[in-house]
Order: sequence, then structure tokens, then C-alpha cells
Amino acid sequence: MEIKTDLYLGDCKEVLRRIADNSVDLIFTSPPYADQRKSTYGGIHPDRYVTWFLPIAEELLRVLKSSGTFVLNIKEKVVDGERSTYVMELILALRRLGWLWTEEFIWHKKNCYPGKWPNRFRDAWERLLQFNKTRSFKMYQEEVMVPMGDWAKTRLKNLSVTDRIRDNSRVGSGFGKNISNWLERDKAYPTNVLHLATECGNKNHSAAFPEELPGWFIKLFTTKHDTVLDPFTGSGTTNLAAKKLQRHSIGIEIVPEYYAQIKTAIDADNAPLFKLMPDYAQTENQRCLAVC
Amino acid sequence: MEIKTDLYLGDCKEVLRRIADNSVDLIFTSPPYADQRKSTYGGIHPDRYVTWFLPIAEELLRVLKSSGTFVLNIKEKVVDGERSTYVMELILALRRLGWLWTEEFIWHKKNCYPGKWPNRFRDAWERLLQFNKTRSFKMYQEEVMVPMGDWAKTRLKNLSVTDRIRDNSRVGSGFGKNISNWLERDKAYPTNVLHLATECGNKNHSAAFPEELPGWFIKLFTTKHDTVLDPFTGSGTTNLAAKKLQRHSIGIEIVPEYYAQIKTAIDADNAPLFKLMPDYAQTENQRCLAVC
DNA sequence: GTTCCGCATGAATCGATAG
DNA sequence: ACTATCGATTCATGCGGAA
Repeated sequence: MEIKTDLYLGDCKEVLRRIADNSVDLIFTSPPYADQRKSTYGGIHPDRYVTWFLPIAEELLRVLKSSGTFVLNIKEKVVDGERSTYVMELILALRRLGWLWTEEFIWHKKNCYPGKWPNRFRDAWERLLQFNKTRSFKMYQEEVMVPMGDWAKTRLKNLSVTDRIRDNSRVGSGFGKNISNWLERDKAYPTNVLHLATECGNKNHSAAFPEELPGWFIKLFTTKHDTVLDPFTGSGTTNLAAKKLQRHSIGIEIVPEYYAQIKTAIDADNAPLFKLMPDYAQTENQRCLAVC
Repeated sequence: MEIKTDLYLGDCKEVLRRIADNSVDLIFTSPPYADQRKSTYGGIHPDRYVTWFLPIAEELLRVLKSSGTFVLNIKEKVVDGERSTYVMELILALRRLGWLWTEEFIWHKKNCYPGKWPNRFRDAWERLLQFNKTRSFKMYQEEVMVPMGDWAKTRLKNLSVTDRIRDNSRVGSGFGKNISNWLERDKAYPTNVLHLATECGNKNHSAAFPEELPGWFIKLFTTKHDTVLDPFTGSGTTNLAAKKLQRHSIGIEIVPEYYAQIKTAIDADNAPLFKLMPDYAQTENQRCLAVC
């Protein structure tokens, strides 16, 4: 079956009207964050952010299936030494609109932006707000399970260096066999904290988030041939992830240049079977090897 | 100089009145979370949580120095399939009261509460909301610096194997010293995500948080002989951490049994010089050894 | 084919400077 | 006084080229 990736150029508030009621299984999006600089592209002033977003949220509520899920990636900026409160207000407003605020996942960024300030540390996390239309939404937890194996690998990695040397010196002591035992272990369910890196050195045009992020939620909340929607698709990361996971997807982008780039990227990605996305296990392994 | 640990039995709203204006350098507390079951101790109904907390917050605003910091450890519960919104509403209400919402730290719990639900993963994080009276609060960032991320990957690898084996043979002497040298040389400032275990090996009966948690903020926002306040001190973890770090502290607890236990614990802890708290670097190592 | 090293690159934030 | 722009600060990651 052919995977459809429908890309629209335009303001999502308008374009969304063309999408049928109850036709989308997952909405994953990262809207432009509030910004007090008006000149920036998409820079919505914090004071008007909720007002700006609500009509869009209303359309999203309409097009999502009752069993579907809406995941909103957002983080408030610092304004005049304080965190803005527009995300708090947005959550409250969305609930008044009828959305259920089911959960808040944390994206713990492994490589956050550097910098030093006298009153603040580097910001290393973003919100992933999960909203639903009903309490009986679909969730395929097994699809994002983490093998216990990387747990064991990490533990191995964190044996003190002296321990490892000691064990290495016992040639054929059975140490290796122990490792493989660990690796064969059962899988575990993840938590509501995702530990991923931001995409940094990619030659591709910069994306706001790595493909693993929408990929994780696509695997968790949809099955093959379901439909994923990103109303602020930007560099098209959500659509690319959906395509690689064999989900239909819809992407809406207001900037013509971005829209053209997405089209190119999607067309170029015509060998999904050979470019399978790395699964969460591999990613976790990389984390533990690097961090611990 | 003698470290004072003042413990009060009573309702903090009342007891706080006895504390002088502008006399506290850091407030760290984890109030009873909202709970729709009235029967539970301290169970405040979510709908009345803000109303209940505001008078206390007003007293806290009064007793805190203008250069001081208020850190609130809190996490909203799930009620009827949704995250409660009382924390969002509390943030907005505290700002109306005059508090500045400076930052939100994340406590990423490595070993979170086990369990499995069809519609939800395990909750592995809590909020640490930082509030201030002014924008010029004191912050001692160097006190909580962490070893740089690549210390294990790069620096250990650069040592020749013979070096490592030689050092290994000198049990506990040379090798350990080398390691601590590296740790002290290349440190980086941490981020706003704290990666701590919930209660790693602490023989203490259940506390809401590990001693490292208040310890981290005490080191970050106070110096020796400053005063730390916990109006809901519970098992006294904040006061114990303060004492070990040689800060004066005030603890208020409404339940007589808890109050008695804290008194005992504080009195038993009379050898602070021999029970120094591990610094963050060691903690990180312990975390990896214990958890991963 | 590996491993290793160098380097550009970030949904950042502050404070100073300029309009 | 208030807003817009700019330079300085900082560090994990992954890419590309080299050994």
C-alpha cells in the first residue's frame, strides 16, 4: 500500500478547514514559540499567544478522531528574567475548549544550548503536552518498549574502571557470557521522560526536533496506515518520520521556502525500507554509553 | 559556630507568623500534594489547593530576604484520567501575589515508582519551581558544578592500559586520586534538569525526596550560616541536608509523630564533620553505579 | 573498515548599546 | 523610558576527514 504524504502551503487555520472531521489519528506539532520580537517569522507575542492558538486548536479538535491524540511540543522562553506563563494559560484554555490534558512528557535534551548567565542555568528540557478528546484513546505501549539490555550495558559501562580491568584480566572467566545474559533480558516500558539529543550537525536544514521525537509518539499512538498531522510542519520532520514508519501524514507550512524544501525532502525519501529509523533501544544505548 | 536547627510543631500558616520579616535565605519545601480523597492526611482537594496555599505563600514572601529564593517541589496528580491543573493555577496565583516565577527545574527520577497502566507510562519527573522576590537574588553556581560529559569517554581512554593497571594495583591510592583530579579540572555548569535517584540506599524511612535534592539547592542558593526554611518539613530531609551543609534551618511540621521523629533524627546527627554530604560529582557517580 | 580528532552548530539568555 | 539589535558566553553532539 502506498503511503500518502499530503503537504499544504498556507496558514494552517485556513488549510485545516479542508480536512475532514474525525480523520486524523495523531497530531504532533511544535508551533512557533512565543517571542516578543515582532519581526521574527511567526513571532507571536506572549500576551496574544493563547488568543492566536485557540482557533487552530478548535480545528484540531474537529479533525482528530475520538480515539486520537494531540501532542504539543512547546517551551516558554524567559522574558525579563521570568518564565512566560503563556503555556500555563494555554493548557487552561485548551481544557476549557474541551481538550483533556492527559499527560505531560518531558523531552530531556542531551545537548542543550550552551551559555552562562549569573542567574540561570542552561535550559535542557521542553514540554510534550498530551491532549485527548476522550479518555479511551489508543496507545500501543509495546511499540516503544526499551530492552532491559541497554540497562545492563549501562551497568557494565559503569562498573568502575578497576573492576573492568580486573575482570578483563581473567581471560575467559565467563564475564562475556554474563553480558549476553543481560542483553537477552525482557523489555521494559519507558517513562514519561524522553532523553534525546537535538539534531545538531545535520547537513539538512535545521529541524526544531530530532526525528526520534515524533517517531516515538507515532509508534506509541498510531499503527501502520494511520494518519498523522502536523499543522506547523516546518522542516517536515514529522512527515518524514511518519513516512518511514509507514503512516500517512498531512503537513501544513506557511512559508513557501520551507514548503518547497519539505516537498524535496519527502520526494527524495523514496527508499523507506533501506532507511529505517533507528529504534528507541539503539538511541538509549547511545545515551547511556555517552552519558554514564 | 553552632548550627541552629529550629523545629516547630504546628500549622505552618500560624507558626510562620513568629518568624521575622526578611530573615530567610532559602525556602525549600514539598507541600502535601492535592488529593481528592479528603481522608488522607494533608489531603487538600485540588479545587481548593490554590486557596489553601495562598495565605502561606504570603507569609513566605514576608519572611524571605529580598535576595533569597523559594523552591517549590510539586507535581500534579492524575484525577479521572487527566493531569490536574492546580499547579498551573498556583503559578499564576503566586505571580499575582508578587512572586517572580524565575525558573522551573525538572527532577528527573531515575528509579521512579513502578507500575503499569493501559493509558499512561510511569511518572518519572517532578517540578521544582523557583520563585524570587526580586531579580537580584543570590546564586552560587560554582558550588554545584558537574564533571564534563565526556570525562569517561575521552579522558579515561587517553590513559594507557598499563597506566590503568598500575594504578589499579595500588588499591585506593593513586588511581582514585587521578580520577578526582580529572573531576576537578574539567567541570561544567549543570542544566535545569536534575538527574537524581529517588532514594538510593538511604536507610531513612520514606522521605518525599532524597537529601541530594534540597542539598543541591541549598548549595546553589545559600552559603554557610545562611538560614533555610521548610514549612512542610515532613521527615526533616531539608533540615538534615541544611545541617550537614552547615546552614541554620527552620522546620515546621503539623503532625506530632513526624515532628518527634525529626527531632530524634536531627539530634542523632551530631557529627556533621564526619558525615559530610557527597558533592554532586560523587553523587553522579553513585547514581550510575547504583541505578544503571 | 575502524577509531580518533577537530569543528561547526544549535527553539538560549543576558547586558550593553543604539535608535 | 522603552524597544530593537548585537556581542559574549558555553558545551554535547555528530559529521567529515585523517591516521
